[in-house]
Amino acid sequence: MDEHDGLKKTGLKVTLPRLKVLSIFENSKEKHLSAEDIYKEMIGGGEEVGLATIYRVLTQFEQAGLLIRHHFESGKAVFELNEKSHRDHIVCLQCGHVTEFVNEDIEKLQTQVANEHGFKIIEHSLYIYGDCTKKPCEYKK
Amino acid sequence: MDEHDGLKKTGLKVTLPRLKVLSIFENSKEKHLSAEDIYKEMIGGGEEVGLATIYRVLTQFEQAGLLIRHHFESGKAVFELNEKSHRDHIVCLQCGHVTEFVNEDIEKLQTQVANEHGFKIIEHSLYIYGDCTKKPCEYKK
DNA sequence: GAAGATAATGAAAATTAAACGCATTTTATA
DNA sequence: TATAAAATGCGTTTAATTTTCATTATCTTC
Repeated sequence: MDEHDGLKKTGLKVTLPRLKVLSIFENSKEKHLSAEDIYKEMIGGGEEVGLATIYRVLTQFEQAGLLIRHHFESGKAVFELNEKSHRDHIVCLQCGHVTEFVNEDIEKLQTQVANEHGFKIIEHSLYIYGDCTKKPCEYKK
Repeated sequence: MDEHDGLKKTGLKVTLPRLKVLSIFENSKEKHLSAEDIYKEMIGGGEEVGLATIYRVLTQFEQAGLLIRHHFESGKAVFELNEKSHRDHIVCLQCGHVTEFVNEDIEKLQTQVANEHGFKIIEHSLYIYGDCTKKPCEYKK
């Protein structure tokens, strides 16, 4: 699936700035890009675009589920392509039911923490054990 | 240990605004407070203080390890008292060494994710498995 | 306990990221 | 291709945070 199809599915009109933003994410070696990063990339590449458009497009893409927005230390928001996967788990202590989830922020922080400690992540495992607050337990037979 | 002693250990001078900021964190029922929150609290309590001072003090406290700064979705930074603990782990796949760490952001996000799924966390376990990037492996005999 | 060096404070101005208003241009659809 | 609806770019605006600078408070030494 190319950028054009991905875009159409969101209901947003297929425009040059939008296609270009997606293409930048898909070809960038940096996973996380700020509005400013994208803007400079486009201006540098000879595109005519306004910074306001970049901000708008990024927000729309976030709402459409194409991108994930992160607020790290830097003070400016960065975005990354939303590639769904499933790796983490919540285990219900009442019935043993396992809910899978992925939180991109947690993923990112793990990578960051590992880097700080001089590690490159090969794999990870996160299990949260809790009581489900619904009564009766949603999964209880 | 009271605020006065905690402050002195940082090497920062013991001043009224600094004492007051610490005291607000320690007496607040909200764990996370923004600069604006603190400022309003102090002004409301009849203190004379400038917002710039609050920002400075919060940043200094963060650097001194007294507070942890978070960037959530809100667009403004919030801070919380840094109460150290150890629960998460990085396992070196080369030598099996386990590094303990805590990342408040990850903790927070876990709580948040659990809430979203209707769970109250009782316990959790996070293991990151990786290769340490130092050569030779720092822990290798 | 007072004097001097140093650091901290408050107020205002400056910076930065992000959002908005509006006239103009593009896209999608008939 | 004409037309409505949506998107764009520019300039302006807002909000959070930082910096500047003159004044004031704190820490140390005598």
